[in-house]
Amino acid sequence: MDDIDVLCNDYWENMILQTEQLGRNFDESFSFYDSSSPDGAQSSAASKNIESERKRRKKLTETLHALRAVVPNISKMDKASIIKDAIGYIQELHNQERMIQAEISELESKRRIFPDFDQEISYNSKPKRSRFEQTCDSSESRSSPIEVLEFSVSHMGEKTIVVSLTCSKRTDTMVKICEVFESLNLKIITANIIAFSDRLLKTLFLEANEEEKDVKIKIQTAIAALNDPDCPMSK
Amino acid sequence: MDDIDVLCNDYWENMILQTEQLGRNFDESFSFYDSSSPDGAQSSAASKNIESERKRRKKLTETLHALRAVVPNISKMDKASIIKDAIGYIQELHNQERMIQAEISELESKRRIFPDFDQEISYNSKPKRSRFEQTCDSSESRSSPIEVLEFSVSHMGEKTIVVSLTCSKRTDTMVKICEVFESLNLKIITANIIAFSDRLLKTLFLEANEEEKDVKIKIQTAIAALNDPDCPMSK
DNA sequence: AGATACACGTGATGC
DNA sequence: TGCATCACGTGTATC
Repeated sequence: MDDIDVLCNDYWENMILQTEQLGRNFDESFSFYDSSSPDGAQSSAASKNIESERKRRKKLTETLHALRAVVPNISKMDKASIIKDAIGYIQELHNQERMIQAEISELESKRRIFPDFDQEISYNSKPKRSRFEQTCDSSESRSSPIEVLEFSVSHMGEKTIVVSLTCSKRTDTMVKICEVFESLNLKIITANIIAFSDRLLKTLFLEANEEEKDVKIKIQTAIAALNDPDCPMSK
Repeated sequence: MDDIDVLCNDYWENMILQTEQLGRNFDESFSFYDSSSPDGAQSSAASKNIESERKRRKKLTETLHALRAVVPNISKMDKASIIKDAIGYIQELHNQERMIQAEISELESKRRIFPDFDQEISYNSKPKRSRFEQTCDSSESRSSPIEVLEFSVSHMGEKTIVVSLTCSKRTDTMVKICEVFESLNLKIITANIIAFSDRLLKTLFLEANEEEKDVKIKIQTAIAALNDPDCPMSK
C-alpha cells in the first residue's frame, strides 16, 4: 500500500521533471507557431498558466487521494474506480443509516403505551373529512370526475377477492380514488396503485367476507356518488 | 440548469470537432517528429488513442457527476470541490453513524437493565436528527400525520429520478400522500403506491429536470406542512 | 503488442 | 484585465 504510493509518487515526480524538460525543449525548438509575439511576455503568461494548471492538477489528484483515504475497500487505484467506490460506499452508508433509523424508530415505538396495534381501528372510526376532501368534493369533482375504463372483481382462492380498476388520470384523480376506497370499510389485505401515462390502475386484495357483487356495487356507488352526488349510478 | 447543460454540451461538441480538426492539421503539418514511420498505421493508432482518451475522460466526468448526485449540499460545481464535499459528507456520515450507533447501544442496554426508565430515556437523549427524520419531528402534533419511515431520492440513468417513500399506514394516510404528491407539480413518469400490513410504500419515477435535493426538500416541506401547517419546517 | 491510465501543455471560456 | 476551470490531443509507462 505505502509501497505503491511511494512508488507512484517517485515515478510521477520523475515523470514530471522529465516531461517538464521535454516541454521546455519543445517550447524552445517549436515555438514557431507563436508567430505573432515571440517576446517574453507571452512566454511568461504561458508559463504562469502552465504552472497554475500544474497546481490545479496536483490539487485535484491529492484531493482524490484524500477521498481514497476515507473510503475503505478500494478495489482499484483507478481514478474512476476510486470515485465509483466512493459512490457505492456513500450509498452503503445511506442504507446503513436508513436501517439504523428504522431500528431506532422501532425501539422507540416499542416503548409506546400500547402493544396492541392491529385490530383495524382505523376502519371502525369513520374517516372524518378533513379540509382537503371537503374542498375536493365541492369544487373539483364536477370538473374532473373519475372516468372508469375497466373494472373487475374476481376471486382468488377461497378467501381472497381481487379488485382491479382502471381509470383515466386527471387532476386529483389519485386523491379521489384513495378517498373512495378508504371510505368503503373494506377488509384490505394489500392495495396497489400505479400511475402511468394517462392511466391509473388500482389493484386491491380483499378479505372475502363480503359478497362479490356487493363489493362491486359498493365501489361503483361510491365512485358515482363522488362523481355526481345528485345522480346515483350511471353506467 | 438544463440551459447550462445544453449549452455546455453544444459548446463541447463544437469544441471537439474544432480541436479535432486542429489536431489533424497539426499532425499533417508537424508530423516531422515522426521521422521513423510516416505511414498511416501510426495515425490510426493515434486516432484510436485519442478516442480512447476521450472515452476515459467522459467516463471520469460522468462518474464525478454521479458522485455529485449522491452528495447533498454541493457548494460549487468544481471538480475538486465535488470531491472535497464528498469527503466531508462521508466523514459526516461516519460521525452520524457513530453517534447513532452509540445511542442504539445505550438505548438497548438501558432498556434491558431498566425497563421502567424507557420513557425518560426516549425523550431526553434525542439524537441529532438526520434528513430522514426531519419530517417525523412533528409526527405527534396531529391526529394522524404522515409518519415517514424511509425516504430516498436517487438517480437512475441520466434523465430519471427515483423517489421512494415508506410511511406507516393510518387513517387517510393514503389520501394525504396522494394529495401531497399531486400538489407538487412534479414531472411524473410513473407512480406506484403499495399498501401492505401497516406500511405504505410510494415509488415515483420523475423526469430529472429538477435538482435532486430540490425534489427532496420539496416533498419534505409539503409533508411537513401537511402534518403541521402552523410550523412549516425550518431549514 | 494492444489496451489502459496517467500527467502534461494548450487554448477557450466565464467571472 | 487576470485568474480559475475545463476538455482536448499527446507521449510515456504499465499490464
